[in-house]
Amino acid sequence: MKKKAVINDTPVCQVRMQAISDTMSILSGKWKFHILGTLIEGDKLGFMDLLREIDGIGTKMLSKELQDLEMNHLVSRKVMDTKPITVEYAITEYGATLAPLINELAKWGIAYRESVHGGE
Amino acid sequence: MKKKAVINDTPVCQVRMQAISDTMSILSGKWKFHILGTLIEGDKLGFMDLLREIDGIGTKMLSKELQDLEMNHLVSRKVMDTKPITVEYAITEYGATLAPLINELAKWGIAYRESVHGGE
DNA sequence: GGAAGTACTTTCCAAAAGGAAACTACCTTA
DNA sequence: TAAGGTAGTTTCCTTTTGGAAAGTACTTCC
Repeated sequence: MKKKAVINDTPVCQVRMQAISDTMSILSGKWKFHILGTLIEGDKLGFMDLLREIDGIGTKMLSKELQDLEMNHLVSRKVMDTKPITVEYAITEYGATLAPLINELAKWGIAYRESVHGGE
Repeated sequence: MKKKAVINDTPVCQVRMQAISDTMSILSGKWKFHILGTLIEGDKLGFMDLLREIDGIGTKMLSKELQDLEMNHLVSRKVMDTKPITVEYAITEYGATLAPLINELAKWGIAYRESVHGGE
């Protein structure tokens, strides 16, 4: 009889793999985690604030990624009627549920750095 | 005086953002999480096993991503001298430290599905 | 009236990512 | 000796991603 590994055939694993795909497709791209991370730290930031905070991002990407995040209800956008019109971006209650994930991401990255420079 | 949000200027945040970049660059691409997730569930899988388990992946991508993961010590590769040569891929001890992150990813994705179909 | 600040959008382009199919290579079974 | 299974590699092509720069629009300050 032929041995066949079929762990992925169980409904549990199918769901799990699908869930990972879902999450990654919502959080895809180079900047989403940075934007979310920044908005989780400091709440209510303007477009130019975010542009300054997030090192290396340009206006096109920031604008596009914010729209994506807003569409998925992770970030809120509120136009204020101030003298020069300003916009307040903030993390939503739902977006805040990503905090544990982002923390794991950061935690692992920090441990990785330490393991690379381990001997020093 | 001009109000400037400078939350990202603190060393803590710099490190945090850098850590997120590090993690995401190591785990970049469409397939890394799927491969790691599969290897965390079932240990010791052959190339063809993985090809069957991971729905949609092709040989080129699987081969390339496995090399990346091996280079970063997240996955081990052992050539067995069986009749038709086989290769055993397994998660390393270090790779297993990604389990909490992958669990968060899966957990959030499952919750997301539920929130979308919330009313039903 | 011109500079500067707000918040974007648009265009144009280069690089990276990824898929399909074919090919290599070696071994076993029928 | 042909088929089928192991484990890949290579080529060619399309799609996706993302960056730089310029443009839009409106307002306030000097």
